[in-house]
Amino acid sequence: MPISKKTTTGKPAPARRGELLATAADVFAEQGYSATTVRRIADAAGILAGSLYYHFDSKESMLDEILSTFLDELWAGYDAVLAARLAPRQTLEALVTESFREIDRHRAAVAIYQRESRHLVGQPRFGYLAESQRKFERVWLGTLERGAAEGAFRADLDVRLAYRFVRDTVWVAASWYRPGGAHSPEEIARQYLSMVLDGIAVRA
Amino acid sequence: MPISKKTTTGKPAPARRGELLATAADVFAEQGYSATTVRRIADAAGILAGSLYYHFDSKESMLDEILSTFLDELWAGYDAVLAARLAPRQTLEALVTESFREIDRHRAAVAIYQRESRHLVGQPRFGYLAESQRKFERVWLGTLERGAAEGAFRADLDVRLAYRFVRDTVWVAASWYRPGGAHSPEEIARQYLSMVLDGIAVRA
Amino acid sequence: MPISKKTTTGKPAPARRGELLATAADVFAEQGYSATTVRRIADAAGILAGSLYYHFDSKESMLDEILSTFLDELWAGYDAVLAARLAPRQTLEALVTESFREIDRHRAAVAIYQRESRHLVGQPRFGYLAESQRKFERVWLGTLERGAAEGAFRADLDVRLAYRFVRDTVWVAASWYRPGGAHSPEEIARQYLSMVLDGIAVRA
Amino acid sequence: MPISKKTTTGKPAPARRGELLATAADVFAEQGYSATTVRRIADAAGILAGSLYYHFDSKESMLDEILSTFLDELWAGYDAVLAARLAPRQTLEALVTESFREIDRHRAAVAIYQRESRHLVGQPRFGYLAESQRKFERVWLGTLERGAAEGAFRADLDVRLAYRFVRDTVWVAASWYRPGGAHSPEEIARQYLSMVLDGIAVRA
DNA sequence: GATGAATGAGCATTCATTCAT
DNA sequence: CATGAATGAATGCTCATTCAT
Repeated sequence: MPISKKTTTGKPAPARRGELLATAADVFAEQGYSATTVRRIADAAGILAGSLYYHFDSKESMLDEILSTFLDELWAGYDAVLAARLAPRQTLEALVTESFREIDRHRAAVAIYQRESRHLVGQPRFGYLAESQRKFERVWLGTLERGAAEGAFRADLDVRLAYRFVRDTVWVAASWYRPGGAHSPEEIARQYLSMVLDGIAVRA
Repeated sequence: MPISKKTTTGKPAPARRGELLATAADVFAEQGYSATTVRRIADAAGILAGSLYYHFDSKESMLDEILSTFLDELWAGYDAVLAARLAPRQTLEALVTESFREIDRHRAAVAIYQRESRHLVGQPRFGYLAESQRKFERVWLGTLERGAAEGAFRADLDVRLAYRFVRDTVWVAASWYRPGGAHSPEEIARQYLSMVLDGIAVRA
Repeated sequence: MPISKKTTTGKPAPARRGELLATAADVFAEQGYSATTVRRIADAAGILAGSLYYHFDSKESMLDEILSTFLDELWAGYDAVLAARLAPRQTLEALVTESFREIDRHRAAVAIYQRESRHLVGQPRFGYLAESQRKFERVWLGTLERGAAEGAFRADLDVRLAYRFVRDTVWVAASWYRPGGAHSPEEIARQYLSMVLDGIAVRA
Repeated sequence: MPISKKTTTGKPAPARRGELLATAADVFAEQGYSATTVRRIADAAGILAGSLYYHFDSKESMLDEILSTFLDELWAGYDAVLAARLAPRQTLEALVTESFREIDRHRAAVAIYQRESRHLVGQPRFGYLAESQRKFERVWLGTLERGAAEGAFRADLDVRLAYRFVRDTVWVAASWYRPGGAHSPEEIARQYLSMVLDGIAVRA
């Protein structure tokens, strides 16, 4: 069951739609949503601005579809991880790895999410963002708390601070990550997990 | 030597200017630069939109002054840290602590910097952002490299990845940090350093 | 009796007023009235824009005073010529010479008049422009008609066309004339009169 | 070879563009460029102000296109005259006649040119105005000098003064000329030439 | 599916003007 | 006399959106 209501509108051709959304996502990610003009998206797609309105209701609906599609896939991945009911440390490792895979697949959407979600959550249309954030916090914070209680994670840390630390640490990577670069998502995940779990200092 | 050209104007530095900049910074941080209208800033300042132009040349020049003022102060702090010529680990600790202090003092500016610097660096007017970024990388990456060479930091990590990890981890905190909250900047720095240096996992 | 109502307002210092008007006239002449900002005039005068309003009611009142002062002096000169009741050809010569003297003394005002009078005549405040134009036409056209009737000027010409020809020919000189140049106003008048009266062609 | 860079755009040259330019030219000529608001042009064209920007980049680009189109046609006419390699007097007659024809066809553009060119020449965008002025002077002054040398024109006149006299005399006519009036351009040219060449005085 | 032309609301900015100091 | 700070109306321009073709 997808976290967002909107999947596809009644319109015909679904292939072109996806291409246009990918183009829009790239431009949104590069320039920011409100600094992006509909005309720039159209330019990048090789059509005129007005023509976009055959495919989409509005600029906002493109943003909506980009974000909801991403979140649907993200949660499909997370839910699969959670369904495995692993131990806290293994859950954390799996969540981090899954997150870097999502960054790999939805880099633009992740970047947009990072930049815009704060002031979108307020709008009714983007209510699913708030819902997703709550669920997100429940999953990650819960995993950390369970791990601290079971002795897998340090108990001397402020767990909310640790939550923010892990969360930001992972997702901010979308701002510099370029698919097809030197590191695979799994490789990056391994290194990040190593740092997050064991630190960068040499043990005394 | 300040990283930005404009440090002090010839004018007797009216207090009003500073107030207006603080107001503008808050609004920019909350809504994003391009989604912020000059009217909103004026509203928040209790004057009319046109009146802002008595004090500033343009919306962009407000952004410019906010960012350059922040960077000047940031580098004053960093330079003081570097002048002490501490060992790598102590340098890292001092830089992280100084960074959280800057977030405490310039929360809005830091948030704006995070959000907007990517697409600002290209513009000639904001050339000092690129300069600052280069200097920033030199300082942090250099500290990590020196630490790895001297045995303070793990040598098995990709140092560039570790650099990004530490860098983002610290600055992204500006997005949730609220001055006057439960934790002082120094307390947050201590916890972050503990996680970054030693990890969140319990040692086997 | 001056052609315009306004001579001086009740305000005190008359010397500074004159300087400011001269400055304003220069700027108006160079940039055009509506393209001239009050601030530019103030800059040129070495004061702040708001300070001009101690001396003048408005930008328009400066224009008004510049034009009316000029027209008052012009008509003083013309009236003296007409009072001599010379023959048509001598009247024409005297009017042309007097006109070049006015251009010499009021270059800026003449240039402004040329550029702006067309769309000012409509406004009630500048009603004296229309009055002056009527009087002007009466004087010049009358002189030409009298001259044609008395055999001093060619009778085969359209006298209205000839009027426009002489009028424009003389006044447009204000657009290139620079006081203190190679030619005195009297010298220019002599050459212009020679061309207007005898033409530039060598007689067959 | 046209004096201005932009002669025809790659576009299929929509007729609408020409209509809008004609409207804009009329308004510019009537009110002056800087006193003309874009809204007024739009009103005169029966559309909204913003809609003009579908056709033109800016108010300035309309002015640019009006002036460059006019100058291109003017020089086409002048070049045809010069190609005939007539004697100086016949060249002068042909140039004057051609000028009045241009005034007839481009009345608004000529009026705008007269009013605005002085402070436009400085701007790089309108560099072609300076170029045109130089070429203009070369043609007219050269014709007068050749005529004076060959005995067609009086040699006792200051030739630069005569040049300005003829030049201004002709073009200023655009300020009162109304197409479709009592006189055809050729008729006006004939009378003007009669005055310029032979003067208005009856020969002794 | 796409274009060309337009709309209408809103935006950054300008500018003449005011006024307490 | 002049300044510094503000007003408020207007200006050139942008942009998401619409729609007949």
